[in-house]
Amino acid sequence: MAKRTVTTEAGTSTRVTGAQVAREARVDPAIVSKILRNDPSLRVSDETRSRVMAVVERLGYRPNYAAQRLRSSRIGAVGLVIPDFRNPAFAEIVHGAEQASHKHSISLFVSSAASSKSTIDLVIDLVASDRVDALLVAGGNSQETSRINEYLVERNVSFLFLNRQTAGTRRSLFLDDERAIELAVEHLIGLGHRKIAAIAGLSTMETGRRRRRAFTQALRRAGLPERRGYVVEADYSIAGGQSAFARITELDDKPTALVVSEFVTGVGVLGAARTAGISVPRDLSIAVFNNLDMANFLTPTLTTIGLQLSAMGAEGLALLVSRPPDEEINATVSKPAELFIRESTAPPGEGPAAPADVLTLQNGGAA
Amino acid sequence: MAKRTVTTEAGTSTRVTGAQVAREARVDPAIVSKILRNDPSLRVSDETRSRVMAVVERLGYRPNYAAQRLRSSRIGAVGLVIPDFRNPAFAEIVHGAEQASHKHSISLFVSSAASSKSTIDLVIDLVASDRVDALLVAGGNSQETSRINEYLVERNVSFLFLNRQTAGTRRSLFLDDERAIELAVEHLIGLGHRKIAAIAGLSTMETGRRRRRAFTQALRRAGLPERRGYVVEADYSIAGGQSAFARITELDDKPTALVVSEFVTGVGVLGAARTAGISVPRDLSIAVFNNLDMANFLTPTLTTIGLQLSAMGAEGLALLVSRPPDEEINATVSKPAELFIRESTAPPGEGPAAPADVLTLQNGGAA
DNA sequence: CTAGTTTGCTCTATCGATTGACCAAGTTGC
DNA sequence: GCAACTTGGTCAATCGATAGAGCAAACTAG
Repeated sequence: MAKRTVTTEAGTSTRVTGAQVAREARVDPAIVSKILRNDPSLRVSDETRSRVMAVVERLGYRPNYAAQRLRSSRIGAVGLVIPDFRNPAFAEIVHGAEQASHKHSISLFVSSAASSKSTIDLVIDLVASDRVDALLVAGGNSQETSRINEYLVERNVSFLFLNRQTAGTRRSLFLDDERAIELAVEHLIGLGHRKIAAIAGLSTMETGRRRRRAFTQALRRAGLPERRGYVVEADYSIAGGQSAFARITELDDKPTALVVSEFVTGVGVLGAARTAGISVPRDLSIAVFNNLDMANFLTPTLTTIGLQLSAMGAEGLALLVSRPPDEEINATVSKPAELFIRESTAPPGEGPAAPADVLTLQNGGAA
Repeated sequence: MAKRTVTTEAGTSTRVTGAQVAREARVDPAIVSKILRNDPSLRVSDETRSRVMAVVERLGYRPNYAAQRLRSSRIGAVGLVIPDFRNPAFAEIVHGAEQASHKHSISLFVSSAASSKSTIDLVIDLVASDRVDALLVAGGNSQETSRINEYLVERNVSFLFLNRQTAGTRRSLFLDDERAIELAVEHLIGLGHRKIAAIAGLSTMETGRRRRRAFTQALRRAGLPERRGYVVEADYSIAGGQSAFARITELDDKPTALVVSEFVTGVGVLGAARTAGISVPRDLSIAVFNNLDMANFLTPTLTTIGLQLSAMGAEGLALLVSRPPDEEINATVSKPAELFIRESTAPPGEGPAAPADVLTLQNGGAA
């Protein structure tokens, strides 16, 4: 009957332990442990090995995770700290990190801040209780990043910041934001735009500042002037996009194109434009960061710059487990950013390249 | 300098342990443990208590999580198994469960299947290694649900299925799918629709069958006939929605309204309708499950039936920790389903109620 | 034939917190 | 004044796996 539990002599059904396996296989518990971990220091006959494995199999034994962690100090659990599961960009990162964690046989502990706790508290919770022995940090503003860095360095915990850094941090994996901005700007310039503005993320976020800097540089390289008020800060949220858009419309000399450095912010911008009666892309072209599925289903469909979020999660995890904790890491995700041209960008004053769809939709409102 | 680590006599900086706290506070380690856990069996003077707390504070001591789990058996970790982080509906569930876990001081371990592992394997991984002592299961088809149920019952692990059940399961928390379907159908009937079809989720999923059943009943209650081919199965994915839509268009007697029982499926349907040149809501009204933010930003904006996904996560976790493991649970999320009427539903043949927005958008494609 | 090596295991201490049994000193009841 | 409690703790065993030292038997070299 019971397949995964052992019925002891007394008849009580209990949890399968390494000692039980050892007893049934007539070996020492240490052997079981070493076989399962492929301990190189172990010399054991093939016959014993297979006898043990057979028992392990039969009883469905898996080492108790807590005991394993308590005793050994090898990396077996990695924490991933994010602001919110509901932001699709972070969902991508989590997804990538999780797939990689399966591959490395590591357990991944994802923790989100989302109102009830600050990013710092999450880090302290995970580290101080030894729940994880390494950490991927994908949330927090500059100030928090800085404090987290200090905390982790002092504790001598291995960690990696995902697309963030501050003075003093020496371990980050970046998305190629510079290239992404450049792709967007070049695309817009190629369409004939000269008045290009950017919505850049909060300046309290290092990514925000980095993207802003990259934007300014891309303009300069293209020989375009920097215009006053053409870089607006926004929260990485729909509401942030909406209010950023409002500030753009207050400008005297309005831009004809907009680079928005986060997806949901872009969704907010699009919604606000629609409400304001501003036609996209005729009156305003919009290119948005992060090539999420949803981009194909908005109206107009969104031109996106695909950053490798999932790859960042996966590569981040791989770096974390492969590099020594004190080594400096300053890497960029290996897969390059890509531009996905859709309807939301067009030459100034023109409609989208594929008007058929939109015409169809007009029927809904016209008659 | 070092605030959270202790500099021992030898000068080596090391991890803070309960024994160290005890030594500095001049008490037995047991006292420290009992104070921190508010052990009711402990009698201790206020003076000692505060002396210990002061040291705990000063050293930043937190009990080692692995040691704690190894020794004690009280519920301290709950697993949550989902199919994919990137599906926004599951992101909501995870969010709710996580917020609740903070509140209950429990650690939540979220694990997703997403191609690399089956739901069953995730469950076994978590349980057999004693990583968690209770489990919320929000993924898996009927067959998997059944096997998971068997596995967990046999192991005597506390668990709760989220919006799923099969013959033999005795612990589930449900969304009010029946009421949700009813709301949608009543709304559509109220608009004048008589030919209403449903896209219902795979019949291998219990939720799929349940929603299908509820749909049939709602029609019957309204005195509408069941029509052949009016219930179509679809994957909970964009692609699923697209192919389900294709099957709907093949019908001789086409419906004028559609209830889609999952959000991203609905997005797929909307996209397919657009590509097929079918106007929503003029030619086809669409009401979609799950009231996600994004519904406001699609064109047309989507009429949704808001299920309480986040609440399901939160209430599920609360049930799991408050109910004894062998008690039967058959509950429905306390907050009721709500209808959010937007542009994608209208009387048959009519455009949306608020055409202004759509007109604005026409400019983009017209000239 | 013996010292030295290899093979294949066994034994023991340990990770850090928790639990229940136990105990000394002080207090109360009568 | 002494038994019975109460107060405020201490002590030792334990959870399950692991690392490394140790060790008997078999084998090899000279």
